[in-house]
Amino acid sequence: MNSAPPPACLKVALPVPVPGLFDYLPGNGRHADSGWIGCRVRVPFGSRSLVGWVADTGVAESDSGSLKAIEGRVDPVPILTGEALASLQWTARYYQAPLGEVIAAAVPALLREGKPMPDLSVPAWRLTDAGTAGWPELRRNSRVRQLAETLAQGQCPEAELDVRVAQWRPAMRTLQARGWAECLALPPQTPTDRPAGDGPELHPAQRDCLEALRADAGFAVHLIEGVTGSGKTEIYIQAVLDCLARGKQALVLVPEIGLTPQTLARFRARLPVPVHVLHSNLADGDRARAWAAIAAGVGRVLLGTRSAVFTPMPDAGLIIIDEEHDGSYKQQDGFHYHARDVAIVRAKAMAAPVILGSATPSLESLRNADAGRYVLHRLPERAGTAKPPQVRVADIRKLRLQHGIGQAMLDGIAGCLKAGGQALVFKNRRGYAPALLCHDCGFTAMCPRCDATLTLHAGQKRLHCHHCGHQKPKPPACPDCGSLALQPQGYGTERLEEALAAAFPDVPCIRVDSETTRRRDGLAKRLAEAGDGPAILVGTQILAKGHDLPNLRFVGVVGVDESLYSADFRAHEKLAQLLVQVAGRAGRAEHAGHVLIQTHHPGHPLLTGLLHGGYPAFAREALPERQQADLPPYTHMALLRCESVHQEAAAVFLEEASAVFAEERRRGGWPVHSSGALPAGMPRRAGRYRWQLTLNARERGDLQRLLAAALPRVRALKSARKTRWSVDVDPCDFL
DNA sequence: AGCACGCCGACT
DNA sequence: GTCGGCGTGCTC
Repeated sequence: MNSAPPPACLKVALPVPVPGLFDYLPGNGRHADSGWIGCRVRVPFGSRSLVGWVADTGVAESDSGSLKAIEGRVDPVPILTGEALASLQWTARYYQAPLGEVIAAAVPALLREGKPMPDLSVPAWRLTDAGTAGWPELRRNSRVRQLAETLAQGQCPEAELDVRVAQWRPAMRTLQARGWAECLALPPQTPTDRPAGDGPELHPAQRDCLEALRADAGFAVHLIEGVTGSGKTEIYIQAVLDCLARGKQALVLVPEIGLTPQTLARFRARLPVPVHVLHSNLADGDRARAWAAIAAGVGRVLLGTRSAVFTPMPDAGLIIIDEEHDGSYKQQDGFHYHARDVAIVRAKAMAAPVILGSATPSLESLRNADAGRYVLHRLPERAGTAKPPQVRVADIRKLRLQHGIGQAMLDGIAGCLKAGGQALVFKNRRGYAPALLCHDCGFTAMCPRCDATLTLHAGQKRLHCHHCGHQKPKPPACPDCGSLALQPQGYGTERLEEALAAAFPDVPCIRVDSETTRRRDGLAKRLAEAGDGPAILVGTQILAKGHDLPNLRFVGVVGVDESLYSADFRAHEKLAQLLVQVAGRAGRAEHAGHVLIQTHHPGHPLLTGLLHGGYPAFAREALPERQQADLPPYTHMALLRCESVHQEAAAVFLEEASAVFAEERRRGGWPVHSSGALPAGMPRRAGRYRWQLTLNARERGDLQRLLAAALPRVRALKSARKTRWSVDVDPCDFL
């Protein structure tokens, strides 16, 4: 009984898709105390060397054999501590992902690679004793003398020297060479507050909302429902100002395309402290600096997209999620998480309030408001004098269409152009036509690698697959029967552009979709050429946001019918949100906007509901439907997806996984419903066969317990290694 | 995820 | 006779 006690070890999270932590000895006779937690270490892993994060210390697992020692400690002081680390651990547990992968998603690339934390100290210069004694003998009017005089008043940060002494660097070299000046690093600090810009007078609803925010100390979720122009951003800014006044940090999350230079400029102009940003187009160094500044508490305001939600904030006092319904908050690849939901969990841990803002809140958030978990604030239509747009439905049943466009739509566009306005035609499909059909034999051009039709592109010259990128020239004749009667089926933005350009030859017709925006300069040039004069814009989703179009007075929506009868239970919610967002683009103070929705189903409850009661009416209808169908937000879902190039492999794995889930569900007695293994909506994509399994539970806890019990066994399945598979907790898409 | 180990085909 | 194909299994 005299065996040595198991050694204390470091429990390290590594960026590998293996759940759990890895045990290492601290080495060099060092002790594995809590001072290691949150520090990076370099460790030997198999035959390679990885940077990992110490998540815990403790006793080594008995079966882990001989422990290796770390190669080295990267950080002298912890980087991830307290609430930040705890929230990452929660995220890993809730979304069933290894902690190492969660941390890898949360941290800038440079830090992931083991680079040192960016130096946030402020470089400054001062005179040495010799310099203090000697500078008066310098020649008057010289730059060196001018610089020395400045330093004689006291040490000076480089940023200030930039302002006070032109071309100071060469002069400084002279002083430094004489031993008269020296560089020092001032501790990092927030630059002193500069006066904030003035904002507009708040209207009563905005004031009420801010009063409610101020009245709540600690955690609370406020859902602000207000259309474009109702003054949400002004509330955000005031709330951030309040937060700063309380000495706290603020986090503002925006959707991917929401972080425009205009948004940033507006925050910067109104806030008295620097606004740090984190988004995907940032250079690695800038990203690491912004992250480090916020994590150190030097930066006080962070504006960022999805992954910014994980940034450590030692003094957090407020989280804002703009356009909370937006799909880009959900990470779709790697490990799946929802930034809005992570933000709310973090805010709770931080005892900080959350503001969710949207013109079209998600049904999840509206349900939480109904249940009393969130405080709902409705802002009245539009601030200022702007009038709400007039929305109509164009019934195109039995009507002859001209290239997919009805007469009412053409009249609407014509009227708008005649009055000197710009018209937007929205169609949710890129390309010329979504399919190519042989009129003689019924052949339809299919992607060889996907269960999908090929889309006709480039003025009918090429066929593209929107799911795998496959491309080929359009065949001259039908490959099956040799007929020349190949016809484009349906309409995409390209074909609408062609039709509208022909119908309105005197005004510019500009197409805006992911194709034309890729060649950015060309589009910007064409938009600039059109200016505010009469023009037609044709485009996809992208037109729902971004691009400020002050003279837009008419919005036409073509092709909503597919979404009205889609298999995805969220299709109606997405369509309603989209329609309200596009409609919100039409009209300004001087001109009420017109919105026309072209459909074969003018009596569909979604359309009539939206028309008469707007988004709130839609939501009132949609929520009970979800409840009756046992769908989110009244139940909680998880999705197990898998794909394989071998038809059998995917099916076999999912059948086996399904059996494991069934067994664990029975064993635990958890009320969770399983769909069983099913082919995905698109059974083959990019040459891979795809299967999926849905789990559905009334209580999150039951679903979580089942996942925790079953997934280790699913991972251990032999068939699991023959497929690519992933778990998506709270999935948003079922493609 | 990487990376090594291992056991079968076409090349100097 | 070897280079290399990717199936299988492991990483504290």
